Amino acid sequence: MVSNGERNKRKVLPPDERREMILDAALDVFSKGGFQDADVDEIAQLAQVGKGTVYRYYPSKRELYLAVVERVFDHLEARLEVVQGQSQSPSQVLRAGVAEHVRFFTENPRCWRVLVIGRLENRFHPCHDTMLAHHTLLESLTTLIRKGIASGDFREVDSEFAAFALMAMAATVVEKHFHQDRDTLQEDINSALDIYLRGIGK
Amino acid sequence: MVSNGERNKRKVLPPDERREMILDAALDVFSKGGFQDADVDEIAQLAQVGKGTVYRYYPSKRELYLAVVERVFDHLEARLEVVQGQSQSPSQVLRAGVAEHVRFFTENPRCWRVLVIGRLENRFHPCHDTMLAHHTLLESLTTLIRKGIASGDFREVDSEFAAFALMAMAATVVEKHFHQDRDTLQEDINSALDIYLRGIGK
Amino acid sequence: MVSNGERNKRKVLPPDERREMILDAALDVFSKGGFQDADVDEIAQLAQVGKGTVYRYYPSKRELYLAVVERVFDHLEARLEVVQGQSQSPSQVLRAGVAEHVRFFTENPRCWRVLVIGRLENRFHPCHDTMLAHHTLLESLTTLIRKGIASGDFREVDSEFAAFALMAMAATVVEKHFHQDRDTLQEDINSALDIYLRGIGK
Amino acid sequence: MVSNGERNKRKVLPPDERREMILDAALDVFSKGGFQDADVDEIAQLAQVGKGTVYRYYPSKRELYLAVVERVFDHLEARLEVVQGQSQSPSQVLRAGVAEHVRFFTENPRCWRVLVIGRLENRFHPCHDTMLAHHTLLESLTTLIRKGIASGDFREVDSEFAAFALMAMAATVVEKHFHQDRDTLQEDINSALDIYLRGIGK
DNA sequence: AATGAATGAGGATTCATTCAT
DNA sequence: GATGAATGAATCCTCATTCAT
Repeated sequence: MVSNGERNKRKVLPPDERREMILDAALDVFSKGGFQDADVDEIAQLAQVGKGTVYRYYPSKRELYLAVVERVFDHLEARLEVVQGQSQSPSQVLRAGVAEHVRFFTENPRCWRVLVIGRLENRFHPCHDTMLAHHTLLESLTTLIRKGIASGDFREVDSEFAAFALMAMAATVVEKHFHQDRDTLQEDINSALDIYLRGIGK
Repeated sequence: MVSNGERNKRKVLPPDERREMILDAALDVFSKGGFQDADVDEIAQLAQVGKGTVYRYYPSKRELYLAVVERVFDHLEARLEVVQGQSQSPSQVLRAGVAEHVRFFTENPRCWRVLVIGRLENRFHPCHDTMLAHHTLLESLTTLIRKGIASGDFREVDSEFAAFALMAMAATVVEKHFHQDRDTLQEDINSALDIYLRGIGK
Repeated sequence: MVSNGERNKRKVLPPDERREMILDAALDVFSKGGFQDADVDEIAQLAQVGKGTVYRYYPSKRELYLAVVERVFDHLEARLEVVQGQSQSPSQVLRAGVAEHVRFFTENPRCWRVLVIGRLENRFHPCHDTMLAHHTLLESLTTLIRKGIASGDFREVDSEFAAFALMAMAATVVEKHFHQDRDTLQEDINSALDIYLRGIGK
Repeated sequence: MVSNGERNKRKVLPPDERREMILDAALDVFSKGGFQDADVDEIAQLAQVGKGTVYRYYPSKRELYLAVVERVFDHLEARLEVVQGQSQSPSQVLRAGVAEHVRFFTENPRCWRVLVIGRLENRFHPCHDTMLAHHTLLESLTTLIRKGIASGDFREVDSEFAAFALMAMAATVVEKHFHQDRDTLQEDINSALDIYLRGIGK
């Protein structure tokens, strides 16, 4: 006989599941109005957890916030790793990576908002994990573009800047997707990549 | 010899100058952490003005905020109007416009931050003046690109998307400028435009 | 040629008239929500006078308030003096006095409110002029009733208490007048006096 | 031996007791100077409770205020119900009721003040519970007087007005009690009822 | 371990009073 | 004398954090 009745006040959940619920609720709330606007009470309620419990899992609102951001990066990286596995031409890798990147964020708007707001709210110190994750992403892009230049696929652009620019193109597609009614996602991904690859191509 | 000692409690300034000081202080404070984070007290102190004075000029923190954003757009538009005056090829206009846009924001980092944070904090209603200004900017870009297509300067890209993408490229340059130590502004502007124009060019 | 144009910003008024306007405006505002609720700004505007001017005539909001109350008592006393002049039987004097009292306050609701609120807000110290005025009123009533007892018109009631009770009856009529729609003032005055005079009569 | 030292920061009280302490403190503070004058901080301190706690129990200063007023009426009604139970002549019921009414308020000066100030501050909307309670009181008085007229105990007075007048007499006694040094309460109650009953009697 | 009531520092806003013009 | 802009103390309310159960 399982104690799993609907009426149980105190659900018995494994800590990991509980932690997950908290993180998820936090993502929801932080993504609405950023760090300041978020109310720990609201997070606790959404997570169906006492407020004190939130503080048992994370020592402060700030730590919880950083954990949320970190998890978003983890998810993103997991999605991007799949792409990197396949060995293809630099252009193809770029195409696949951007498409995946854009799809991840358009499918998970809360993840997008939480990252973008976070960056602008200056919430994380530049040396924080979350910022490092961002840097890592940029660096692998830079490397990829360098490879493309070396292989003769791309012309001699400033690889570091080109990496930045690619992120910006991707971001554009995502933002555009959120700010309009029609669904032009696939076309926009193509438009973005066409402009960009033509722009850095030979 | 006027009794203009530094220690005067009650300064005597023309209202416009005072309003300017408040707006300036507000830009400073809002640009640090967005709307929520900003402390009216801090704004008042920075403006060397009593807290009540802030409220004499603006009925609420929110109104003050919107006034700040509006002023930023006004300044930006003033800078861009100069460019629009000159009749040139679409490419040249784009080049000049982007360069001016980027320079304005890199020279006025607080203006940049206040706009970007504001958009993400969802602080302004889409039908608000500030949002309209943004739309106007996008629309004139779209128009310009359409002209370029018509004149055969650009290929048949999705003009609306291309406008978005250009804003993103410009944003990239600005953000990159703020996030690094070396000054590569001019190179980056060129890189961005090279990639972009080549990308949409024939 | 008189400088009495409608367009004159700075009206040239004799100080007494100005003082009168301020007192009148103050009566208006204080009678709405008592002392605390009143806004000096509102008084100044109503009096068509700068805020600083209010402070030239009265050193503080509190003093202004007391002046208002004092003036109300002065008006009331002026009205009651007329009655006292006529020599008649104690009953007749009481009748006439109560009627006049009630009429004064029903005709001047703001005067009523300002006094009643004031008393309850504990705004004046018991030894203040305004309180003394109240006492004086009570005392002359007490004396009058004593005379009535001496002359055999009234029975041997506690004259001091009877004075209190008469004030209460009068107050009742006034309050009832303000709290209902129909105009039953004259009937109520009669009802009150009938009950009261029968109550203290032989 | 429990660690129940006086200096404990976080007291452990049953919520009802705490709510009671807050209401009591609020009665204290509101009765001093009415709604506007009252300082939530002061209420919290008096209740030996954090400011936030006050807001946990009552969502705003205003709600707290209304709760206080409501409780006063509840207490009063409880006291008056005892009287109504006994079946007696209208005069006797009136006597007993007034005496109880007066005693309740003279024993609880804060209750008196809070009601009276409240009414004058126009704090409650006429359709609010608190006002309804007042009306109910008046109506039962009116009914009682009508009965007395029907039974031939009283003469044909305006029953509605007579109810008003009785309230006023009672109020007089209470006010007089608070404004003098000697304790003449019982005599005054008698005086009031003598005058009144004789006034409306046959 | 989980809870949520209690806390109080913090922040937006008001308004009596002052003072330079 | 008259003015009203400037001031900042005062006050309501919020919410991150703690802690007794």
